Amino acid sequence: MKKLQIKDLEKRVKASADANRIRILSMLKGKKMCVCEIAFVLGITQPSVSRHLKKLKIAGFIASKNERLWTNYYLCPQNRYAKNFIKNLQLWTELDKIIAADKKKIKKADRVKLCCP
Amino acid sequence: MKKLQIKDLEKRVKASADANRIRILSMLKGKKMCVCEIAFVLGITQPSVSRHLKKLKIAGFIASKNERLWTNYYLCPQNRYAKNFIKNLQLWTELDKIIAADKKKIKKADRVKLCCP
DNA sequence: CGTCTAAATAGCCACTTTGCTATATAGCAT
DNA sequence: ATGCTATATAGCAAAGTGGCTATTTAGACG
Repeated sequence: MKKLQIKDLEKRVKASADANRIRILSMLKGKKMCVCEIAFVLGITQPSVSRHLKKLKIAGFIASKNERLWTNYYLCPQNRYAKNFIKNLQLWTELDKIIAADKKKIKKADRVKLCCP
Repeated sequence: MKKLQIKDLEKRVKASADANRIRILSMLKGKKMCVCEIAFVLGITQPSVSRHLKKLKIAGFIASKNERLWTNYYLCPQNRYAKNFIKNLQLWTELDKIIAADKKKIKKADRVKLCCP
């Protein structure tokens, strides 16, 4: 078993220290999503989203599962820091307009329409 | 009153996303400290410590008070994120060797000896 | 097998971060 | 006031980050 080092905690905190990744975690609280849906809501490119997701995955916030054509990402906090962060996220962002707008936009995100327009 | 934006949360998380600043917050859980004592424990220069402290202060984790020659810094969490982070810090770092070593080294840090050797 | 598509990776660039040294500032003390 | 000392700031270099475009990979399916 690997020893917990302060560097690991630092990596986890850093993974959560970005507005786009905070938005991703907030979105995934609602439902699992594929890469192109997340890109659509955030308004950034698919490769950028992939990199954000990779960081969140390595830091133990999320996991993924292939389903048909798509890769679904979902919350899967694997350490105490990630669990705590996700648990409190709503409390910390409850008044935020961008987060609120994201939640609305998610409803318009249809992976089939997004990917095969 | 200023509206809470996701950018504010991002700033707060970023302020806590650095190993040296995590060590500073852990140290300040024990007692208030001046800049030169913190620099001694971390093993970095005084200006670097000053900049770390400024970030923590702006993000609402700490405050400072002048006392004689020295400026004492102490925990003063002014938002929910900072309160939560400080509250859980010990839990997240309880097995860390660097944090443990810092606690020992603090006892050897005497501001008078450090500054007027 | 070969094609098609979502996702991952590579490589580039602009910007930020964090260390440092050198210097400025502010407050105590004589 | 003048000097002294702790802290803050300025400015620099190396490293890291996050956006992009172009390309590769991997899995579904005819």
